Amino acid sequence: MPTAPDLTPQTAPVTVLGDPAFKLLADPTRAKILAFLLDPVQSCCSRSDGICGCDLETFLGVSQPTVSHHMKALVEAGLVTAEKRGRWVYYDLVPERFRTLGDALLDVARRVEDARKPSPIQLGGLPQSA
Amino acid sequence: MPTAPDLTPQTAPVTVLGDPAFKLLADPTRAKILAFLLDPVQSCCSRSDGICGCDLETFLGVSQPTVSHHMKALVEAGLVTAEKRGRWVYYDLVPERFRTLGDALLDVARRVEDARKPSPIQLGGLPQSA
DNA sequence: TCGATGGATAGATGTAGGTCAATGTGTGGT
DNA sequence: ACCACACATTGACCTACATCTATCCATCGA
Repeated sequence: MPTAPDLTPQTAPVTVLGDPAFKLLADPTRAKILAFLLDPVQSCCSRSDGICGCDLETFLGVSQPTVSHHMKALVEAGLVTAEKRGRWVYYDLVPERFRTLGDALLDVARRVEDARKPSPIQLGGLPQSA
Repeated sequence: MPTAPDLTPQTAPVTVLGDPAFKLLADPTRAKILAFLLDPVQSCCSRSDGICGCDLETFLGVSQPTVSHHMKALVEAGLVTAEKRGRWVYYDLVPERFRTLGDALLDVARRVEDARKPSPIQLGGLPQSA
């Protein structure tokens, strides 16, 4: 096993690669949660002023601690906000967070494509293969 | 524990939520791999015609089986291509895949924002809360 | 104040996954 | 034919995590 040399100081958007939030997006239960927050099934909504935890329990068909566990993770990752009003905790998506993550992925795509069609006027370094 | 009712038939872009590829983006080692493929450190590149597995081993400082393990996962997820030439396997990013995932996240962001500033002329359903 | 309801926490359990050493497979040079 | 190198596979080990039951905490209504 070799020893790692210096890390590459990547520019900002690539820094988001490795963000723990991505892991949350891969779980099927949490994916359902996010989809539900985005477009709630009315038959699962017990209240008119937002989506609360018990709605998710109904919708997902999982135990209440499981819902609580996932929501805590989503809130800590900044993907969702939680607001306690009375006995209920209301959840909402954080669009800015999704935008940040999405922009980073698009930036990766753009950079790869740009590197593959270098401008006719060679300015910078070697175009991937010398 | 309640029983789950019908699933919400989400439109296409939201379907990507839960994609296993997201999980891969969260791992720090794989994040380094992707960053390296995007912008290789020259001192870690043994060959001039692409990035091979041994370059990654050098760059990451992890064992060869670990590199192989991660690359297999990335290829199976469609994030990276692998092409064997001679003794070496050359890896490349798949920008279309990153674009698809990124677009989906931006779509989530857009939908949330659209739902929060409903047009003055109410056309569709109730704007989140009735 | 008491009970009911929504939610959080703790602990247990099973599975998934990241890493390694050891070994197998294929390719190319001598 | 042989050896060296690049990579894949196997199996072991340990950690992370998704889920559950049981229990505790907080809020509200009677």
